[in-house]
Amino acid sequence: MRPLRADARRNRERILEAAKSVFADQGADAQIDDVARRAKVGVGTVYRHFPTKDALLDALVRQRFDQITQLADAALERDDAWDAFRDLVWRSAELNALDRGFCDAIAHHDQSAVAVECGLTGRVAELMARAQADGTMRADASTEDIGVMMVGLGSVVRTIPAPAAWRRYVTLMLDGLRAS
Amino acid sequence: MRPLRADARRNRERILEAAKSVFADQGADAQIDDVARRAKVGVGTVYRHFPTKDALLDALVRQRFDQITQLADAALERDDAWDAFRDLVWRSAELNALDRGFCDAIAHHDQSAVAVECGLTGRVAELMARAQADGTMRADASTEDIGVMMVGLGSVVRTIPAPAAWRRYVTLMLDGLRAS
DNA sequence: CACCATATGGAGCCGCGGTTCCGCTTGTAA
DNA sequence: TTACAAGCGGAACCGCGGCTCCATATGGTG
Repeated sequence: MRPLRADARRNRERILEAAKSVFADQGADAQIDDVARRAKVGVGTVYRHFPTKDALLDALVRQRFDQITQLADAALERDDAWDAFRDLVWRSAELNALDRGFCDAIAHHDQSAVAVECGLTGRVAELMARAQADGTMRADASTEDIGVMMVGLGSVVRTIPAPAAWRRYVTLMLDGLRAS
Repeated sequence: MRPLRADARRNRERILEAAKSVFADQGADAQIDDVARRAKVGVGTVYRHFPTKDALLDALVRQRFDQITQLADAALERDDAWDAFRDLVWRSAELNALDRGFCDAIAHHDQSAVAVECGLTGRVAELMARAQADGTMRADASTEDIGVMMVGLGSVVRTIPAPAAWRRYVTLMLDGLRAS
């Protein structure tokens, strides 16, 4: 298990980069051959680095979750809990809207395990607890609601192309989560 | 274009019946061979009646929409507009929850054209107008919101098996649609 | 250098599932 | 009862796309 050879390390990066843009554009059913072509690499090389298409997809999903976790960290710095929560949701939704592959992933498989692993769930829980403490979020809301919301969001983004659709979805959901 | 032969008419029914339960159980990616087996019919016969898998799926989707349209008719008889709307949404959601194939259909392709054709959209619009008139539904809500909601619902039902998940989704969405 | 473990490319394999094809059966009308 | 158009069954076809395999190339080490 020694370190990767230099060219291998370089290729791994190129593959991830290529996969990111191919899957973002065309969704999770884009072909590995396209990724390989875009990375200027043979299919075999892709499979050397990621044993399976799913493994590659998972790696990308994990990257996105990490990115959103960083946004959650920033949100935790803010004073107004509801505003922080709301903006976090909007920012994540915007990221989704640019990445069909990620939307496919969250719309088709429950990703809550990944969200927990990378620490996102914990941070969101804290944010929600604060908003509930100052009475701006409905008392019965939980992180599971967020999972449910994201599943739906993925599908809306994928199915109805107009940005107005997912924006409306987020608006309604946030109003549903607000204290009445 | 004379009437179908008696046995053909019978088979057509069996195929629809079989397809309904196979796709409801296994989702839209169930195989035509399974449908044929369940209908006790050869694959060729399925293709004689429905030129394409998609055509078969479409026929089933249309049936479900017609069924929901009937529910909407019943809802229009009721006095309290919000209650009528809310219950209609709950009943449709319950139908979805029993039919993975339908969920796949609404989660993957925008079905608003079908909803309009079969008269569902018109009826829902009337119901919403009434609820808005007596101030129980948010003034900016439209039938497009319902489309967006159903897309998300399909995905939630498919992706998170526990009924609690889609029930929660509907709860949040309805609260989002209520006047604040 | 020389060597070899590591890495690469991409033609080809393989299973899957939608669809077609055609020899046979059956309902029906005369 | 016969004739034939309409209908049927299901083996086989075929394109697609994930994945494998191996002859070849290359980075790093002594």
